[in-house]
Amino acid sequence: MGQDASVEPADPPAPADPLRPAPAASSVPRRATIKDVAEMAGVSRSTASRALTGRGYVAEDVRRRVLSAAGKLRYVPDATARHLKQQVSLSIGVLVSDLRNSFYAELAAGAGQAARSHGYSMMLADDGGVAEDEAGAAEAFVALRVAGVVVTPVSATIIDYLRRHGVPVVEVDRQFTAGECDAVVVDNHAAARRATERLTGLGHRRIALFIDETDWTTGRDRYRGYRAALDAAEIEEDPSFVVSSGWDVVAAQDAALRLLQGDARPTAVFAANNVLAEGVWRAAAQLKLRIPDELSVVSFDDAPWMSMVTPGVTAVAQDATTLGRAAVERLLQRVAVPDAPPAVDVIPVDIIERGSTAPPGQIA
Amino acid sequence: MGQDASVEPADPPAPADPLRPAPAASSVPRRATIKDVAEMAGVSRSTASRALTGRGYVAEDVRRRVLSAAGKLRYVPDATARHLKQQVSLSIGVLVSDLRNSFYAELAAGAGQAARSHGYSMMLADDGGVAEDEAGAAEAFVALRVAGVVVTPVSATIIDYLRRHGVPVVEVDRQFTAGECDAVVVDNHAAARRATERLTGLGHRRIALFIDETDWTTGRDRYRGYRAALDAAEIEEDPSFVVSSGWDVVAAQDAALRLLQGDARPTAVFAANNVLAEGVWRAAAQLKLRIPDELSVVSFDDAPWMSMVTPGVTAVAQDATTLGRAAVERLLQRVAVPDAPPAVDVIPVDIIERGSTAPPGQIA
DNA sequence: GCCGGGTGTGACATCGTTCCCACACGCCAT
DNA sequence: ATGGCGTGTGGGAACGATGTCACACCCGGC
Repeated sequence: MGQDASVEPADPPAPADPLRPAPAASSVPRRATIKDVAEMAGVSRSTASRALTGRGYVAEDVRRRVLSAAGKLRYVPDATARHLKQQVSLSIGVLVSDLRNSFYAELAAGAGQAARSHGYSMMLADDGGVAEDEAGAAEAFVALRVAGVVVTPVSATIIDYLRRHGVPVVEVDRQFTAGECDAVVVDNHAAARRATERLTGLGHRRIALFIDETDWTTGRDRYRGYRAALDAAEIEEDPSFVVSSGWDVVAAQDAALRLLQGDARPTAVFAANNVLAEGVWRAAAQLKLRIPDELSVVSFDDAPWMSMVTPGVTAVAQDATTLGRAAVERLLQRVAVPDAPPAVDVIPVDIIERGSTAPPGQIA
Repeated sequence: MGQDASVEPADPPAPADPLRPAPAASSVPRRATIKDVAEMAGVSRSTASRALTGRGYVAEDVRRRVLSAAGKLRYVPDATARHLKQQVSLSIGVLVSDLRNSFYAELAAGAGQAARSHGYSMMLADDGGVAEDEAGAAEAFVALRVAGVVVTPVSATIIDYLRRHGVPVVEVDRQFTAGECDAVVVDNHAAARRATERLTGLGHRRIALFIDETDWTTGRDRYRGYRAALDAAEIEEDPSFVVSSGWDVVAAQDAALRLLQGDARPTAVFAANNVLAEGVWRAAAQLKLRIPDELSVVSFDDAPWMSMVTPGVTAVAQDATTLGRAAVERLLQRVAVPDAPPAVDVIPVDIIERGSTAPPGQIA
C-alpha cells in the first residue's frame, strides 16, 4: 500500500515463444489464490484454508470475513493443487469406443450423470475401437491421476496397464479379465439366446448371425447364445451364416447384400449390435426385401431408429445409460474399498417386440 | 538395501474413515515420482527433469540412464503437478446440452478428436439444457484450471462467468454474446430460409414451424429464415403454425398430434432440430398421414434415422463433428493468441434431399 | 500466582514438478 | 597463470493448497 506501485514485477521484454501458450494476458487479472483471500481477510493462509474447508477451529467472525473475501475475489480453489497435496482426485476417466454410436453416447451420458452426482468430473475419451488410441488415452488418465477409469475395453492390455499403475478400473459392456476386475455387463448369453429363440420359435431354421467378433467376451457370449438357441431347436449351424463384418455400417451392409442375394439366403437375421443391424436393414431395404414377410430381423442393442422405421425392429434393449451409471457407482465403491473382491453387476435387459419378425415365408 | 526393510513407514493402526477415499492400498506399490527416477539413475531431480523433458543440457549417457530408469519404474509424470508449476493446462472443457442427442454426441466426438490430436485431454460435461447444471459444470472447469472451454450455451451467464475467471471460451452451435466471444456456428438464417423455400417452391402455403425457442441466437435465426422464406413467397404468417414445444420428443409429438389433427392443418412442416423432427415424424406416423403426399417434412439437423425411414427425411445436414473440431481449433488459437479480436467460424451446411417433400395434396 | 484445558491462530513442511541460478569442470585464447 | 566460454550438474525456490504442530490467549480452580 506504500508508494511502491510495482505489486507485480514488471515483465522483462522477453522474446515471445510462439510454440507455447502465451503467458497470462495482461487483460486477465490473475486468478485469486487462497493467499489473496487470506490477505484481504487479514488472516494467515492456514486460517483461510480452515475457514473455507470447514476443517478445524475458526472463530465465527473470522470465518465470515474469509468467506466474504473469497466471494469478492471470486476465489475458486485450484483442484490441481488440492489434488497434489491430498493425493486424492475428484475426476474419473471414461473411455468408450465410439461416441457417435448411440450406445456409447448414452453410456457416457449415464456415467457423466453419476460422476457429477458424486461430485466428480468426467474426463472422456473415445478410442474409435483402436487399441493404440486406447493405450494413449489410458496414459493420459494415469498422467492426470484420475481416481479411476470406466472403460469399454478393446483389449486386455489397457486393464493391465491401468492396474499396474494403481488405477481402479471397471470394465463395462465388454469384459476381458473376468474374475480380476470389476465389471458391469449384461447377460449376453441369455439375451442372445432368447432373441434367437424368438426366431426359432416362429419356425425359422435358416438364421444368420451378424457379429463383430466371436473371440472375446461380449461377442463370444452372444455367439454362444445364438448357438444354444439353434442347438435347442436342433438346427445345424451353417458357417456361412455367421458373418463377422467388423464395426462399420458399410461393411455390414456389403456383407448383408452378398448374403441376402444368394440362393440359399437366410429367412431371418440376428444382428449382434446396432451398427450391424443398421447394415442389415439398409441392405434389406436396398434389395427391397419386405420385412418381416421375406426376412425377419432381431437386433441386440436398441437404437432410436429401430422404433421409427416401419416395421419397427425387435431388439434386445440394453439401457446404456444405466450401464454407464452403474459402472461409475461400482468404480466409486472400489475407490472407497480398494481391497474388496472384484464384483460384477449384471444389468437386466428387455426384449422389445416391434414387428420385424414373422414366420418364414415360402421361398424356393 | 540394508537390513532395514521398512522402505515405507508402517501404517499406524489408524481408524478407517469411511467417508473419504481409503489411503493408498498396500497392494498398490506407490507411484514412481521423478525423485525415484533420479535416484535410480544416480542423478538429481533437476537432471532427471531435463533428461525427461528434453529442455537444457544433459550428457547423452546420463540421458539414457534416466530414460531407462523411467521405463523400469513405469514413470508417468504427474500432470497436475506439472500444471501447478507451469500454470499451463493440457485439458479443455467441453459442455454440451445432451449427449443422448446425436447432434451433441457427434459434436463432442469431433471436439475430442481435435483435442487429442493437439495433445489435450477433454473434460466433458452434459448439462441437460439446464442453466443450473451448466453453472455447476463451469465451476468445475474453473476449479480444474482447464485451458479453455467449448460450450453449447444455455444462457449468457456461463460465458460471463468463464471470462471473468480468465478462461477462454468458444461458443458453438448457439451464440449468446456475438462480437465478444469466439464462436463456431452455421448460417442458421440462410439455411432455414433455403429449407423453407423448398416447401414454398413446391407450392406449400400452410407451413408450420416446430422450434424450441425463438428468442435466442440459433432459434431466432432459424425462425427468421423461415419468415424470410414466407415473406418472399408472400405468405402471411399464421401464429398457430409456429410451435415452440421445448426440447423433448414427447412434447413435440403431442404438439404435433394436436396441430396435425386440426381442420386447418398445415400441408408441410419445417422442424428446427432433430428432436422436433422426430416428434413430428412420430405424430404423422401415429395419425397415418402419408409423407410426403399428405404432409411434407423438412428438418434442420440431420440424424441417422432420417435416412432409414421411408421416405427419408429431407434435412439440413450440419456436420456436428466438424463443428466440434472447429470449435476446439478455434479455442486453441485463442489460447495461443489471447488478445486477437473475437472470430466467428461459419461452417457450411448441406441440404440433403430425401423424399419427404412433395407438392401439397388437395385437402379440404 | 500457577497450572491445565479449551479455543483460536500462524509458521512451516509437504505434495511432484520445473526451472533459475550457482557452480564445477575442461578447454582454448590471452 | 588467468580469464572466458561451453557444457553439464545439483541446490533450492517456487506453484496453490492442506494439515501438523507449537504457541498464545483466556478461563476457572487450586
